[in-house]
Amino acid sequence: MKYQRIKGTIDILPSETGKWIYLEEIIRNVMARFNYKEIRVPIFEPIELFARDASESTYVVNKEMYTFTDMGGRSVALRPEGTPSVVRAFIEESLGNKAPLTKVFYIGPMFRHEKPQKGRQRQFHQFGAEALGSADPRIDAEIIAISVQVLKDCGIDQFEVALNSVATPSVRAKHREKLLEFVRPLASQFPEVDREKIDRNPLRLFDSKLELTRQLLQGAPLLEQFYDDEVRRDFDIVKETLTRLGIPYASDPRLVRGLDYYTRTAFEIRSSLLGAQDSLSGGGRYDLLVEELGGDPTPAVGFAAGMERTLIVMEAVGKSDYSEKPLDIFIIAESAAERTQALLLTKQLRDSGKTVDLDYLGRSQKAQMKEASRQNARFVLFAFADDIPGGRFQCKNLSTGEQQKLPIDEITSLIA
RNA sequence: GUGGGUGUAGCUCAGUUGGUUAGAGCGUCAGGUUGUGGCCCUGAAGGUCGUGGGUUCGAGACCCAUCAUCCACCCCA
Repeated sequence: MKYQRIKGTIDILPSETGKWIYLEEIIRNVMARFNYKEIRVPIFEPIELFARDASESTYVVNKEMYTFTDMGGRSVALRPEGTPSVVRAFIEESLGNKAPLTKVFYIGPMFRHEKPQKGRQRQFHQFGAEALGSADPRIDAEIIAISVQVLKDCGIDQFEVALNSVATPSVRAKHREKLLEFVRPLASQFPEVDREKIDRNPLRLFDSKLELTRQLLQGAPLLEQFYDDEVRRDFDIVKETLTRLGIPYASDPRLVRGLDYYTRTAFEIRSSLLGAQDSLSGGGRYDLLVEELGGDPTPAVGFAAGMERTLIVMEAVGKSDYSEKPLDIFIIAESAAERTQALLLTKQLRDSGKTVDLDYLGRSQKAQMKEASRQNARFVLFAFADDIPGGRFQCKNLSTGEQQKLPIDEITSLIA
């Protein structure tokens, strides 16, 4: 084979686009109900938008981004996530001055150079929502509610909402200090794979899958022990609002975020129906990002969800009852005169809004009938030469087998 | 970056301890006479056995390398 897909990409074939469209319709419907408007931003941006400083996380970001230099010598990256682009647009287009609160959503492809595995590709698709301009913890709950609602509307209820507050940078700094004091003396006891995390990002230790690491962390200082009153109050309001909204959640002190601009609410929705990559969506508050990207300080909260993973779970729970519009009519014709007539009938029916197809392969009548069946056509219309002068054609209902001879306009209304 | 599994027809897979012309089901195509699908029957097309080396009288089977893919680790904005 001469050409093949780049590793980590997939072809979404015609036989599969139906479920994608179904999912997208659900997403748009939910977003409309919550009054979020769609925003469409570029899929490539200046590299600095995604990798701004020399922090450890930025190193990871850099390593896994698809980048290139364009003909103007600019360093460009295929977006690894949606939020920075939305915030960039928010600032660049002064959306904050046009309305006090901006509620937007997006759907589209993202790119990360990672090793593929279940639920992880190099080009993948996310949908997400961002609310910029409100510091009210109740809107954090709304963001979570949206993510949950999409899953519910997809027929998915096998998921868990994990919730945490990552507080503020100053709170995290205090905690980090105490955590290191606790962990450093134990450093040599940690499993090799976790040992390096101690200096790089000690919070990630809590994430470890290794039992030994978990045991060593017994009694380690937790972030919540350092919450100030405001952080605690906001977190309580989020939890209380979720409860009022009937959204079950589980507090998860181990839920962490790598970047500094994240504040307060952090959440993740996971499903056991996925593999090792079990996160369906994640999000939270990022009150410091707008300012970091050069805008006026603006509180903001949002989430992003993986569409491939959502589809994996939908299929696992057997929710694949999305129905594509069936073919209304397949027109059958053999001789040249019949095929010419069929073309005219096709045009008339299509003009009246019907979904119509016919044979272009010179196949036999039998083959055309089979094709009509395969296409799940509702009706078959015979363009028999004998019927052309009379303008009335045999029309057969393929599910009942009933057949009658009708003029074209009656066929149109019959099928309506 | 690390580890394991898998690469045989368009798809899902069989292929005995290495032994002649590589199989099945599904799908595709053509028929089953007199202008009508689904089911059924008959037939056909379709494979450099991922690729390149090696061992052997002989390799789809064994060895090495390489590529692809899946899953996990790492990472996860």
